[in-house]
Order: sequence, then structure tokens, then C-alpha cells
Amino acid sequence: MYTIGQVSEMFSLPISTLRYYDKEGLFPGMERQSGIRKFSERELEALRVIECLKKSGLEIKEIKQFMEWCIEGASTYSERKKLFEARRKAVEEEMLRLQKTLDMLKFKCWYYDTAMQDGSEGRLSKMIPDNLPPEIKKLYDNAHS
Amino acid sequence: MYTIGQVSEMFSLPISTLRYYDKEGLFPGMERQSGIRKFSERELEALRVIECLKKSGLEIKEIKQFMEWCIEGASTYSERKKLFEARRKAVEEEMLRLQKTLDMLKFKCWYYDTAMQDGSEGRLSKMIPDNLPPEIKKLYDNAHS
DNA sequence: ATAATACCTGAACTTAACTTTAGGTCAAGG
DNA sequence: CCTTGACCTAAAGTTAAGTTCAGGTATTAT
Repeated sequence: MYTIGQVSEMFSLPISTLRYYDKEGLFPGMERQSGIRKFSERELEALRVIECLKKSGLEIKEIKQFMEWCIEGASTYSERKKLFEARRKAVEEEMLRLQKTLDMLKFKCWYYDTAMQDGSEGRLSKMIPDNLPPEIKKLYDNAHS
Repeated sequence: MYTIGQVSEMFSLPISTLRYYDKEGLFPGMERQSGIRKFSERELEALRVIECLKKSGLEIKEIKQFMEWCIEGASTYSERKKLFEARRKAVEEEMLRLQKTLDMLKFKCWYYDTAMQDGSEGRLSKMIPDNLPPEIKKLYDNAHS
């Protein structure tokens, strides 16, 4: 069993955030001893799932729904699985978009590297979009598709 | 030359967002004809860069700074390159974090798939963390590292 | 005994990035 | 002529996810 301060340290989260999550219903059924929150292994796993679902793009309210499903037991396995499948798909799509962003950034790194060598963008503007070096053209095309 | 409505269509962005970007100084030196904004190829490329930098985690104010550097000319190539290098690093790190998130989601998909087959989590709780199938253990370990 | 810590609450505040509202200009079509 | 549609502005409103504040309790160290 851990206090809110210990959990705050373990997860590098402000205490105020943990209290906010609790107030929003993300730790349903968490124990208290004379008013003081007691975080058990269940709440730590909940917190890991919260961070995962948040990163996947879910809002606090929807995470609360998931936590309620957990309390309800075996009858909600299917809903919970559907949720994770959906988040998985969303994150895979997000990673594709991020890869495009990354290719644009790589292209711009090359661009300014070249501009610095040339002292101007004159030559570059003639290379875009069809006279780029092959590797760079790949980045450019993916970033602009 | 394009009107704000055309650009809104082309980028699937609300007109209000384009006006907001303009007000925040993201299109320095954009032309107007009797008050009406005229988006040229320069503004379209600016918009592509805005979307890229935003996705990389940059705030509007910092994007404005970049646009000002562009206006200043060749003397700011080095700053611009440094910016893109930094954003590239940030996005690469973000993709690693997202991969961890994805592994957690995949693990949870497997978990609830198994729970549904078993009808309970009893067997699962004995498998975690050391008796998981090898492929699943990889996901679990990466997600919990 | 008192002072420092760590915990608690409810309510107000913050922030970024938009979005909405209210009111206005201007050109083209019926 | 007048109405429709696309544009304009300034200012107020929205939203999510916290954070801060003011005031209070309970345990521990000096």
C-alpha cells in the first residue's frame, strides 16, 4: 500500500494530478484510511493503463468508463477488448502520421543544411520537386503525400 | 492565388483557423486585395510547415518565430536548421514512447482475448509476468519498462 | 508543547488553440 | 433594388486537463 506522495514519486506525476484523477473517478473503489488515500497494486496498474489510454488519445471521461467496466467484471470483457482494439488502430494511424511529419522534418534538415552550404536557396528552388537526390526525394514525397 | 475559402477546402481546415493563424502572425507579409487575404504558393508551403511543426509539438508562438526567421533571409539558416534538428529529435523520441503505448495496447488486446476465451482472469493472473507466451512477454516487458 | 510534514477538500484559476458571435463590406444574380 | 454568398473585424466564449489557493486535520520530531 502506498500514499499519494509515494505514487507521485513513482510515476513522476504531481500529487494534484492524482487527486484530480481520483475526483474524476479513475480509481473507483480505492481504499482510504481515515480520509487518506491508500494506493494498492490495483491502483498502480490502473495508473499504467490511464497513461497508456491517455497517450492513445482517449479523454479522461472515456477512461473513467473503462474503469467502471473493470469493476463490473467478466461481463464487460468484450467491451474492454473492443476499446483496446480501437485504441490500437488509432495509435497505429497516429504513428503513420508521425512518420510523415518526421520525413518532412528530415527533409527540412537536409534543406537548410544545403542552404547553409550554398549560402542561398537558389539552387534548392530549382531542385524541388523533381531534381532532388533520390533519398531526399523519398522524404519529400512522403511528407507531401 | 487562392482565397481563404479555397485554402480551407484544400487543407480541410476551418476558415476561422486560418484567420486565427494569420492573426497570430504565421503568414507574415501575406498579400491582400482590398482587405481580402490572397494565399500564394508561399502561404501554402507555410501552412504545410505549420502543420508539420504543430504535430512535432511546437506552439503557435514558436512557429511564428520560425516564420519571422524565414522573412529575415539567409542570415537565419542556422537557427532554422537547429529548430528542425530539435523537432526531429523530439518526434523520434515521441515515436519510441508511442511504440511502448502500442505494445501495451497489443498486450491488453491479447489479455482480453484470453480472458474472453477462459471466461475469467484467473489463469491470466498466474501467467503475469513470468509465464507469458514469449511474443506476449516481449510486449509486456516493453510496455512496463 | 509546538512546529514541521504530509495529507485532505472545494472552489477558483490557468492555458492553448481554437470557435462563435455580432456586426459590417462588397460583388454578382434575379 | 435587393438578396445571397463570400469575405472582413474585434471581442467574447469554449474546452480539457490540470494547477493553485485557502483553510483544515493528523502524525511525527524537537
